[in-house]
Amino acid sequence: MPSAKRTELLDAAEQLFATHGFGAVGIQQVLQEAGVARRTLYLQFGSKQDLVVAVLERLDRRWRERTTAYVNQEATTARGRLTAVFAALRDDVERPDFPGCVFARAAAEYGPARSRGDDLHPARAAAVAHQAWVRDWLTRLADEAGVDQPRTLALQLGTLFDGTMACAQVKPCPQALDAAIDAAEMLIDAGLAAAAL
Amino acid sequence: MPSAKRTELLDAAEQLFATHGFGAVGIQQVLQEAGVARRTLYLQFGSKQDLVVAVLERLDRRWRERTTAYVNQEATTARGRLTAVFAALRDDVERPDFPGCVFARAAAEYGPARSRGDDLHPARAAAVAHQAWVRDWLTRLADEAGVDQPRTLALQLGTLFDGTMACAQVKPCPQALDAAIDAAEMLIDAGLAAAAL
DNA sequence: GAACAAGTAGACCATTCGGTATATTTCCAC
DNA sequence: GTGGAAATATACCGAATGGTCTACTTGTTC
Repeated sequence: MPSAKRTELLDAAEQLFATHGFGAVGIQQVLQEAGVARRTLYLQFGSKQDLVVAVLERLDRRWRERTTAYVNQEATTARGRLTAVFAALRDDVERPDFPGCVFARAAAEYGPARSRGDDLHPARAAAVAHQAWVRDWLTRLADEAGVDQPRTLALQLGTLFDGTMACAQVKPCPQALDAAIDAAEMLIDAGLAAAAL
Repeated sequence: MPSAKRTELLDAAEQLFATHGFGAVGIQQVLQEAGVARRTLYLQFGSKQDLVVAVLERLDRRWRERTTAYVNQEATTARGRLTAVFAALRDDVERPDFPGCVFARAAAEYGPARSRGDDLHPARAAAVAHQAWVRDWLTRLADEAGVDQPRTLALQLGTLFDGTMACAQVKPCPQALDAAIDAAEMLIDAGLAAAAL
């Protein structure tokens, strides 16, 4: 069971990072927002870097739980579940303070994607893990729906998914959101049609 | 004609920003990399912020020139030009040091997408302008190709475009790139088929 | 009530940041 | 040659950074 102070630190950091980015937020801001002493932060997390990673990992865990629960509750058929993923995306993106994909933003701030050594930044590693999980989940759903080439469809839907968030983060655009969801439907249908041949 | 030193500063800043992000790069690094005196930078650009914006604007201008030239040379038909846009994307993304979409990264680092007042950060404004231009260009190409609902197709292709870069920035994935380009082809064909009815 | 872990405030550290000021040097046009 | 613009090096500024340390106050549990 995590300490109450630890939770408050994570809450404050998550909100601040989502609003202003990671590098732009100082430790002091997090402390003030959380109402927690400096020492406590450095006892709970060894460094700012560890705090960032902890925020990303909690975000990842919560996103998985929330989204899978939503999708499983919203739809009963495998095909409906694929659609529901994008309904969940719509809910996120349409929120007035939608921060974009925090994992993409972390990857944008922390180090190059291809490093010389294999020592990629831990924050980037969290982003990679998140992305991989989403891809795998979509692959599973596509497979259950019985489409032709589930992996390919999953990658296409994942790209639409990421693109929608990237687009909304630059400038929210309802038409683009609708169009992307329509595109997802078309791709799913095409995959089902190909399997029916 | 821009001063030689100004160009060297833009070159160095562009490379450093692409590799490490904007906030993570200090003025001093830019100066050292460019081999230019501190004073000169602040005479050419009033502040770091202005330097960032100048880098983004030059990047935007060059991208337009390079990509339109590539597309116009590569294809003769309107339909072929739409496809060629994604061939250009492939060339970019497959480059070993592909930094992701620098405009998306700028938007990620600078300020929330929805501000209370209408005073959005100038770096974000550059990103918005770039995104809008790409959308409009795709709309024009889709219109010339004679598809049904050119704007909708343009938004869909734009989302695939952004998603591909976002995906590659987190972790390069050749299969995802191929799948996204296939998806683009399918969407274009569907738009043409709908128009033929 | 004493031990003990957890949290507090706040001083302190070296470093770096973006930005300014000064004084000097380079170089080309006239 | 000489004037003047452009670029140079470098010292300096205040502020903020991430992180450490000490000393004090809780609250809980034997």
